[in-house]
Amino acid sequence: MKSEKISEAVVRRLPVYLRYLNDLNKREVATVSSQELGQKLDLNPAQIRKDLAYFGDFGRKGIGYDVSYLIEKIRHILNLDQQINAVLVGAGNLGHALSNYNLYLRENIKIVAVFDENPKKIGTRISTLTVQPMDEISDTIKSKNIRIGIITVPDVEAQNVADRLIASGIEAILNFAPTILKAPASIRIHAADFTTDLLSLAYYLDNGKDESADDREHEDK
Amino acid sequence: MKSEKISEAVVRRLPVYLRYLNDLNKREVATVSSQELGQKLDLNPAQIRKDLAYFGDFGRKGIGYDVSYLIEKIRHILNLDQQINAVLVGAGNLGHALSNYNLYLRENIKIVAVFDENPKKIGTRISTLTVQPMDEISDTIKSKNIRIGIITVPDVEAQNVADRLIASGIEAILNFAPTILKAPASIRIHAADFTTDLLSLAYYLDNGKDESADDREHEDK
DNA sequence: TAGATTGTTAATCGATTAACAATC
DNA sequence: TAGATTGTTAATCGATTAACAATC
Repeated sequence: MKSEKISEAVVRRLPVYLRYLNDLNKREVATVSSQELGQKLDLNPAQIRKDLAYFGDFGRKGIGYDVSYLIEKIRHILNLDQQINAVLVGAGNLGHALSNYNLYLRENIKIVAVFDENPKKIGTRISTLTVQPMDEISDTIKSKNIRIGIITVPDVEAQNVADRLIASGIEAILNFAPTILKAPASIRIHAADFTTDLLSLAYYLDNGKDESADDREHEDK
Repeated sequence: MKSEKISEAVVRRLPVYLRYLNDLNKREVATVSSQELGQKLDLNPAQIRKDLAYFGDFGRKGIGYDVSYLIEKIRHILNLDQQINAVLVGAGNLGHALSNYNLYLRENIKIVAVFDENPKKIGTRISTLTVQPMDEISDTIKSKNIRIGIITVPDVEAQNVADRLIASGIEAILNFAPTILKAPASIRIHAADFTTDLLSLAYYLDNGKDESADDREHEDK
């Protein structure tokens, strides 16, 4: 274990490890090697070992990693050994989809409030929650100890919503709107806009040309 | 313009440029510099110039980039100067959200079919489309010239769906399920799973410690 | 002409991968 | 002991940024 700065790339892989480890755990697999992890997750085993070694000596030479011990450790690193409360702003289709995902999420992040500025939506239900008006946002964030904000409002409102979340003391934001949010450096913002993903995917479409020459080698399944 | 290999990082920024350029265009701004783009998009101006220079000499020294010309060029690079058809598999909440997003998307990617394996969902409507049974997937992909697959089915079914999409000749996949899909190297796959984003966000939450010492400098709005 | 800004080369920075001693 | 696999250092690879000549 060293105390270098941990890069974002490393942090983003931790949930991926966690997910597969949970899988193994369910199947009652006791230990796993970086080699096997690498194969399943399409990652270099050395990278996995290095990633984990930033946080501690979790493995055993000649053996590998104990699955449930590693789960415990990664959950701790990600702050998931406590319940983390989140708020959803924007009760549109995407908001609905996300709050229902709540149920699937075995990890400790929980959406505990939903807001929308549309008077027609206020008071309606989204899974187990009631949509609240925007002017209650600050009080609710404080009283319910909400630390993460999820923004699913339209484009133009996203910055405004972010400002209000930040003013109310939120620490991190997951932003589904296709906007680059401006915020203090102390606020962590992740862009989750899938239109960017989708458009960049189009770049890789094979455009006419010589189809026959383009059969590349296949990875094994 | 050179013909080096274009990295994925570069390609992923193109839609971001495009989005802001469309904005400028709507506001009838005629030219923009890499400096201004950089400021708005939180990117280094040199990086933006370099990204664009991979594809051609789009700017004018001393002037900057012509907004509508650059839009045209980026749309061409991303294959968006033609309609690209996509299929959605999984008519759950997230599927609903995505197909409605269709309407918002000004760009040329269009969801033209929706599939689900649940008999109760087959025949129901999702925006303007009727949910079709899975066994029609191959025929529809071929007859409607569908090139991108969007997977919004549960975790365990994702690989199976991907295999069917690939067997039917799809070229690229946007995968919302939290699974690492295995596929031939010729198929482009982008992971769009937001649980990964959300969990990695939790890492950055400030855990107790000394709150008062943690007020860092603010970027300007 | 003077000021602005590109396209591009070179320098820097950071992330990934290979290799291997340590050790279970 | 022999085989397996970690943690870590060193080598490699790739991406970002700085700097600046070219030129509008």
